[in-house]
Amino acid sequence: MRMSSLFLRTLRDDPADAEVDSHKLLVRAGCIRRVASGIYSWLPLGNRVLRNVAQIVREEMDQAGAQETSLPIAQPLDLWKQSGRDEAYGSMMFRVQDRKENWYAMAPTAEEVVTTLVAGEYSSYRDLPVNLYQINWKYRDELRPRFGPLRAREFLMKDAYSFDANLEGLQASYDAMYAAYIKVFNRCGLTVRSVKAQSGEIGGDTSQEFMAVAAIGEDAFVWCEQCDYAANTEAATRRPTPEQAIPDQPPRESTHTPDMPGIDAVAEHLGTTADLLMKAIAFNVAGELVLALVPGDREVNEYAVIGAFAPAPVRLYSDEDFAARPDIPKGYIGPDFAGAAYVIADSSIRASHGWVTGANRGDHHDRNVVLGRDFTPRHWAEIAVVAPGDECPSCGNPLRIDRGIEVGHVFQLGDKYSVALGATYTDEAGDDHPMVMGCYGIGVSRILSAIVEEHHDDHGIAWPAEVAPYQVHLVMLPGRGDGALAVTDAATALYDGLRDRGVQVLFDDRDVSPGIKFADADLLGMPVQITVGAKGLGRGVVERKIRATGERDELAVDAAIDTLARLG
RNA sequence: CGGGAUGUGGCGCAGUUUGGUUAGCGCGCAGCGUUCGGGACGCUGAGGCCCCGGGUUCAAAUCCCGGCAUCCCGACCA
Repeated sequence: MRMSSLFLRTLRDDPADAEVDSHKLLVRAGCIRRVASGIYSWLPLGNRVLRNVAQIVREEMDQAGAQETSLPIAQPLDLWKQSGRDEAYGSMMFRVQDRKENWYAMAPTAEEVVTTLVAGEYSSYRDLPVNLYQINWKYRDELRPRFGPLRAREFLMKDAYSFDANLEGLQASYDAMYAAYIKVFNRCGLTVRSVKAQSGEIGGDTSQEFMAVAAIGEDAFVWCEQCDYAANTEAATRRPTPEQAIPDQPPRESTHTPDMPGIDAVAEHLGTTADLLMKAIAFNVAGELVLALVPGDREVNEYAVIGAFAPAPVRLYSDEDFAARPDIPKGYIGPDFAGAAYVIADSSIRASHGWVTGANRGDHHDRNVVLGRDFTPRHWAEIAVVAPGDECPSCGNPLRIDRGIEVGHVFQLGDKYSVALGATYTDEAGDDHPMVMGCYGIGVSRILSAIVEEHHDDHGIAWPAEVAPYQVHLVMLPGRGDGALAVTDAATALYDGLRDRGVQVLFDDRDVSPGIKFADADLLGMPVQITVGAKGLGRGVVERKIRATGERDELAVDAAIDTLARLG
């Protein structure tokens, strides 16, 4: 492509509405332009990257045995009512009406459509397994779109859906997708950790997220440097604190702590620290009051509590719940509160010999509240949110917490949709069963943001070769001297020659100053920059710069095409 | 939805507090000339519903009321 005719305007200044580097650079490099909040036009350069990433995804999906389809974006809302997700998605879904005033959802995802499709075509165990995918635009009316394509309301996503006869089949489909995902992210040049996500209804290791490591990532995850343990913060756990013998302690003692329901205020008032205080958090479990005990410097992991009581419904005590139970001294509940139906404690409650806790009456806390003597939890579990330095549950080494961009998610769905939408098959014995499903997503447009976050510097983007819009950025510097014509000829010959050899070349043939050309080449970020100028040409060479590393060397003009084509 | 901020040529901004010539600067764009290996320079020029609607006033980018849009923090969500 000749830059003189490329639809491109690079920007010198950061756009006012961009906060993070990837968003700023994608706009400055002319890859995207905002049309509305969270909705973007993809310009030629950005679109080429999008296409390259999509192609990588397509190749790996095909390789893994999935079959590409294209499912509608406009989906009858009735389908969503059948699955019950109309309400679940709520205002997250864009809804449109046709001329007959029928409602349609603009696909936030496609479980309903694909399940209905498979249900209509397949009905025998002989048909299974099957795995269908598409790469298509998705619509989610996010409360807060952010960071350009990172959290957009319109975004390109690969979604795959597997249908199996049983759980063993599902596991095989899932494993194949998982392996394909690793390849996809490697080819995109991303540093990705697969982290265990909150378990679904099936239980077990049924959901993994793929996090591209990035400081600006919206999700925190826990991981171990020594082994391969990794989990998102909701699913993360840690090695339990062991039981220990507690020597005799001074008697329990009550102190006046008026208007101090908060941990920090109490700690300061009593001249102690938050980790020596105990929180007793009230949960409503199937209508009963349940106390969850954690040290004052830790948060309760609500998902862990839910997991501990599954399948009973669990929620944090609400204002209404407290209003219905005036006997509960909100903010001053102790671990031995008589009104609690059940007490569950995090194992870190074993760490201190004597706790400061609520006194079970307003405006008072007790000191020297001792495990075994003053209170005895019915149940122990790891219900506290993991903190950096906690021990890894599999190897015991310190855990770390980092942030990441969720670029993929694989999930074992089970029969939720196949039951709701009638996707059943007949087995050898003639009995009907719901198909067992998995779903697998990759955020294709989001990957672009993740790639730029990982591959950029102060001057611009440095695209990994496999996703770059062009492989070679050919900078022509004819100057005005006697050699100008020779430079133009040599550069054009190089451009034509490389294209003949199948190399994708961006040819800067513009009549602008050298400074602009170099700055744009660094901003746009093609992996290899070739400069053809009178200076080098006089010695029979062109110059090569590797964008990512800044390495420079020279290539003989005669050999340049061969050398570059081989790398391509 | 709660809190904060912003809205002025294509882009980045000043001007608004204290209403008052013809609304200004940088980049970009067009023309001419000089320059030509790391965002060159001079001259000339085009381009503005000052977010929208209403109000106050002799007079509104500027003050008041109402809306809309965009961004940030939070809540929410995969």
